[in-house]
Amino acid sequence: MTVKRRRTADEARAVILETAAARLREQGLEGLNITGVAEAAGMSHATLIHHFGSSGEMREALAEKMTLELINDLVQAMHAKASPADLAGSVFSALAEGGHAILLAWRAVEGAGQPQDPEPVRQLFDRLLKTTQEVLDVERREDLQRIILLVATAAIGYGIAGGVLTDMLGMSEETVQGFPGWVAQNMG
Amino acid sequence: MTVKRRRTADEARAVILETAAARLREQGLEGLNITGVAEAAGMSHATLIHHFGSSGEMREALAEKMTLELINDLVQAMHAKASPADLAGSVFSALAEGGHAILLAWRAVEGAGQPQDPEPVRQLFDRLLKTTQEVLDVERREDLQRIILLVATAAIGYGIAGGVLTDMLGMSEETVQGFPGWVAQNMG
DNA sequence: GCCGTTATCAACATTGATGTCAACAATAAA
DNA sequence: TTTATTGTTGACATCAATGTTGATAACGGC
Repeated sequence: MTVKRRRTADEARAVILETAAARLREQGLEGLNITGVAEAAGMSHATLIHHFGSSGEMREALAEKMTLELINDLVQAMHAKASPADLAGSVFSALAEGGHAILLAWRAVEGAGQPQDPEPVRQLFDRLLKTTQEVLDVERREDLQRIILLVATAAIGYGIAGGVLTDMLGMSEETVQGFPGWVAQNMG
Repeated sequence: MTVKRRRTADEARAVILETAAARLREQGLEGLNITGVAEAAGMSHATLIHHFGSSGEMREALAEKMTLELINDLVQAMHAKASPADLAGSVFSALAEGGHAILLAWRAVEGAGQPQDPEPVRQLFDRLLKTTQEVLDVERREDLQRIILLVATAAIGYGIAGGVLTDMLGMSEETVQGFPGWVAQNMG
């Protein structure tokens, strides 16, 4: 043993959650066991439990962190207001390419999704509706909702199964690359 | 103990897989443990292992069964060739509402997805491309691919996160109901 | 009826993951 | 320096899930 490092509690929690997120991306849900996460983060699993209380609470914290990052990316994307296509395209890309799909897939395969505070998400959607309306100038509220729903669902589906689908469809690299733009264009 | 029933091996496997599928839908991945599945199917977990060899092989068999059902539903949907909207709408509904999304979400949160024979899926997509071309009469192949990709990704995303999204967007029951049709219409 | 196959299960063995605890030691405050 | 706090850990305890085994008995074929 060399010298024993001592982090602050916040540092430790941050390191753990970043490690866990990386393992979720690379190894899937099985990578989230506390022994593996702790080892990868360079500590014992007892330390991990000390910081989060339990394995379940660590997962909750991870889900919350990932949700906030998703929201953050979406808010950023909404600043691209130059044109309807820009807005739709950047929203699509933020959702599909930010590695956020795994979070939603994770929730989908979980039995009873924890309640988890829906307020920030609700605010995000209010803002999304407002911004979209300003840019698109759609008269009927229903159409607005449907447009957003289409872009969002397509982005999520693309993030989850995009690789398989484009492969099966035999799409060229270019055609795939142009997809977000094409979606956006068809919404304008 | 009453009388001990004895099923054929095929019957037993079928019962087990149906039970497992139901539990996956209702309880998520945690519902797939062999003890729980076996109990719900009315047998001991030893019997389940006897029929599949191991827990992992049971999951593989389940994934294969669900994949085949998904393909089946899609092939059925492709018979709705009356109009472009019909085709797109029924494909969308088959993917989104058949409870198939959980299969894709499951694969997405799994570390290394098993290889699993891609041939039937590939054939399906060939046929999908062909059928769509007949109905839509699109000149550029790229557009065809993109249309299918959009419908498919939107359906998958809808199946996974549709509930949350429509809720957050404050969409009315009617607006939600009309979504598949609206998607289809916008593709024609 | 007899017999061979095999679906079935209770009991046991094993493994891996989660959680507990007492002790140690790094850091900051006094 | 002394002291209080707490991040850290190895060793242990616990538990749930998986897998094994030997025996039982249901069913089909003779």
